[in-house]
Amino acid sequence: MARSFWLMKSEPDVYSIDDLAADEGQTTCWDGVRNYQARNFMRDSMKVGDQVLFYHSNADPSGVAGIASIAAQAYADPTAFDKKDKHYDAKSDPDNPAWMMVDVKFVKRFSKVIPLSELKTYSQLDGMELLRRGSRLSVQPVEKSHFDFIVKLGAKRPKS
DNA sequence: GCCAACGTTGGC
DNA sequence: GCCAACGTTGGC
Repeated sequence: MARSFWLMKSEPDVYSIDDLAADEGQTTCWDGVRNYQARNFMRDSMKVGDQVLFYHSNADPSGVAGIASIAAQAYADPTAFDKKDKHYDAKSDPDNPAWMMVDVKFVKRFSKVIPLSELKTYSQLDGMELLRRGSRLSVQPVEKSHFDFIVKLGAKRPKS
């Protein structure tokens, strides 16, 4: 199957693309997802090598901060089994895990975040899930044409 | 900090 | 199965 494209949201106050670039191996496990749609995308459709737009949410400004890739296919999210963890979920059984995560690897940081407000101005991005009114999905598929367009925008960013 | 939009839970 | 109440997300 061909490579797929995704967008994954993170609050930079919690975990930013700079944190990813600084982590050991420039790789992290994407734990804490507790939404079934988002989980299904990670569990059923993400493959090693898939490309990811790294999105900063609840930020100033919110927007696409760079590119990452999928480094490991979905496996059980251990934070669901940890009673002390914020994301603990009694419904997740280690023998039949309810929640899964993938590994995400740093690829590139845009010199400047592409703000959501700017993305909304491009007709080339019409229909993108991120731009749908009321869209909250933290892991979402992206069409190749939309992905390519945003990567080009990112490459053209002037240095801030 | 506000609040609209959405997902989940639980009573019935 | 309906739907009100509640909790969360995330832009602004």
